[in-house]
Amino acid sequence: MKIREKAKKETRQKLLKAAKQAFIEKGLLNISTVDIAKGAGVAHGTLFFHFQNKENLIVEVLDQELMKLSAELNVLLHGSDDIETLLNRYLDFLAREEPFFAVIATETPFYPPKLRRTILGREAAIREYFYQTLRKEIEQGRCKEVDITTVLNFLFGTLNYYLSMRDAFMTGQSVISDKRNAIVKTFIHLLSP
Amino acid sequence: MKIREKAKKETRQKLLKAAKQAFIEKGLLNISTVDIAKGAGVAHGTLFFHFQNKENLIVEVLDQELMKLSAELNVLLHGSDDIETLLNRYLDFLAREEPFFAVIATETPFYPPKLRRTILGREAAIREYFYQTLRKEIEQGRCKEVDITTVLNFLFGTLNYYLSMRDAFMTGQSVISDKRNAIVKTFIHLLSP
Amino acid sequence: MKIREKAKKETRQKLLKAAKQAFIEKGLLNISTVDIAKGAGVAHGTLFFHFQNKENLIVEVLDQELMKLSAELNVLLHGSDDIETLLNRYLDFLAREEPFFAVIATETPFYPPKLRRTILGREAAIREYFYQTLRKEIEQGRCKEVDITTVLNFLFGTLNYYLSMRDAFMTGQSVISDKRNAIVKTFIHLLSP
Amino acid sequence: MKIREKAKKETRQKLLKAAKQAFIEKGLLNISTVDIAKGAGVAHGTLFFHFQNKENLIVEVLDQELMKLSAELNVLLHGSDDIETLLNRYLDFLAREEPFFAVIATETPFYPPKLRRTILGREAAIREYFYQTLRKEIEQGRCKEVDITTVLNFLFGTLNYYLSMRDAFMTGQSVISDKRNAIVKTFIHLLSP
DNA sequence: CATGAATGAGGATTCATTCAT
DNA sequence: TATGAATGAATCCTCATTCAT
Repeated sequence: MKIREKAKKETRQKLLKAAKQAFIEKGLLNISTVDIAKGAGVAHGTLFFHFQNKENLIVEVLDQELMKLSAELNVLLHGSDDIETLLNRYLDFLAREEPFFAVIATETPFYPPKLRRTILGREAAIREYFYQTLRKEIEQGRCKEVDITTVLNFLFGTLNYYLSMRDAFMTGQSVISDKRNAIVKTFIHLLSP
Repeated sequence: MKIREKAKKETRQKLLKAAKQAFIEKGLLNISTVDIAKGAGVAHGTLFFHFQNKENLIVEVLDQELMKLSAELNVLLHGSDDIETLLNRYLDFLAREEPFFAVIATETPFYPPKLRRTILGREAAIREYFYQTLRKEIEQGRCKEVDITTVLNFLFGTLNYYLSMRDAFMTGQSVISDKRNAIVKTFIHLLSP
Repeated sequence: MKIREKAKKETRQKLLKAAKQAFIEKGLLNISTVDIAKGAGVAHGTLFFHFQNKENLIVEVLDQELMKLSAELNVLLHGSDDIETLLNRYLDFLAREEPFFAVIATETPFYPPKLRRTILGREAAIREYFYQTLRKEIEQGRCKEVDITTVLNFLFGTLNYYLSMRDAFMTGQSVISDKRNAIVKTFIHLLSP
Repeated sequence: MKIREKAKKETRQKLLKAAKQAFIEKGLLNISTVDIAKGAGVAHGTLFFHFQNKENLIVEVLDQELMKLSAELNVLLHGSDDIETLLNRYLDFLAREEPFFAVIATETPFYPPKLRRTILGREAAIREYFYQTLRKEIEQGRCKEVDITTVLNFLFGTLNYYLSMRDAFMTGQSVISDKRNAIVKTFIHLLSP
């Protein structure tokens, strides 16, 4: 019993892993189910045995990945009291997972609604950290009195922009690493009273 | 001879026009060459006679359109001495051509490199206006001393973000119109010393 | 040992029962083996352990069902001395089991030869009643002197026709009930000297 | 121009012919579009260029064939004043086109509604001949006073039955030929006053 | 005996591109 | 110069059947 269950889970994981790999390399919009199956070393039909259809697989890959990353982020961001620390940590994180988030930033508008909601939901959770931190800084007078929501649109919009224009901007391995200092410095500077 | 050449050009234009229409309606990524040809009232093969392949057609459509809009913008932005006026005029323009720019914002990352360069080039020209204006304002002390390039990445990134998330954000006809006040106010506020 | 044998038989019965249910609902041609196994609460593979292939299952389901119904019919038809009574009873029976016989009427031509023979064999047994009854009526001069076999082809062909065109003909719950009077009256009338 | 158009029509015809051949051999329910294309000697995609989807091809094949046969039948049946002549001619016709009608008789219940309506419509036209002829015979007292509609259900149901049980009944090349005398004789006999 | 994960051939459909006319 | 019929690789998905556990 155990063996069977384990084998099944492994196959599932192989598929998810192959899908994630393909996701990073080509984006989910340009992957075929055949390629994923091939990448996982299983028969084409096996993919559909485990996931019913392509969309379900996509959703699961992203769901799993986003959940994992959210958890990491929660730990990471928790206890960052000033906005600068928070932003620095977030950018570290993004840089580390950049290939993944670059695809997300680029493709989200094309995803099926269900998936888009998931992604936006995760983003919202992260925004919340920034929102609270910014609010506190404003209260404490360490920051201009700004429309926080709009400022966060600026921030996340900008990061999205960098990520999706990755190829154009990038000189090293990671845009976010490259631009990190400029981003943080400018953002903080703009907010300073 | 002349007649033939003229006819050729006309066919070309019909195709470009149909492609632009398709571009606005569904994005170029989601339309088939048959449909474009049909929209132009021309045989399917004719499209490939004029443009060799789908990519070339895309490039040309955007090239033409961007050139036209750049020219308009030049007139519009010229003589906007303060950043607020400049931004307001630019947003007006974007709002007016929003369907077009929304597709650009969404699809650009998927376009072939040649085309992406074109698009970035046009954007660079517009940035130049903002750059100069911002520089002057800084010199005159009406604005914080910021890293202008990065600030403009913030601005253009944000606009891109709003445009590509159009469906999610939009309540009325145009995101840019809806968010316009918030954008301008916050941007100016952040820059103010 | 006994226990195992008994358990085996039970599984078999569960499968047959599920297959019969599926048969009535959608016809055996349009149902998958997975669904049947699921309906039986049994693993997919188990089906193939008991029946080798889909065809064998079909055969057995119908075989069993037809046997059961034949027995009922024998009781029912026995002692119907005149053709009208006989026909009425038979139509009653058909109406009661219409969902089942409608599928049979429709799908029989697609079944494998072995199964078709079974079905025809059962029908032959029923025909025998009609044959004998009709023969007696002819002898007694209550009926035209007809070629009994052909007349019965007419009768059974017609019933088949009504059953297979069920959806088109049906106004109420059962075609046979709806058309019953017309069928009996016309049939008797045609036979009357 | 002419050449192109002609070639197109030829391809279309090749496809229709291949489809009809396949239809007779295996029934439309068991054909794949690949097989039809292969049978027509064209690329698989070509089939969809000409017919959009499988159902459309099916409909067209049957439509064309039924139309042709209806026309023939009209000529044939026209001027058959007595029911015996009419029935004989109809059976001749059925015998000649038996492989085709055998498939129809068998598969009709499984066809998509649009197609089923077409088929029933054609049958209705033929019934009309029988109806009128029978009515006249009844008026002239050469025939029992029967419920014509039901009698025709008997007749067409029976023929359907013979056709769909073809393999079981057939001794020679054609069931209808084999059973023809019995059918006509019995039918006429039953109707005679 | 029973399981159920895995298989892989097969099915319908799409679409950029080619090429004879 | 324009046409549009033809191509065929590619795509997602289904399902009876097998076999290691």
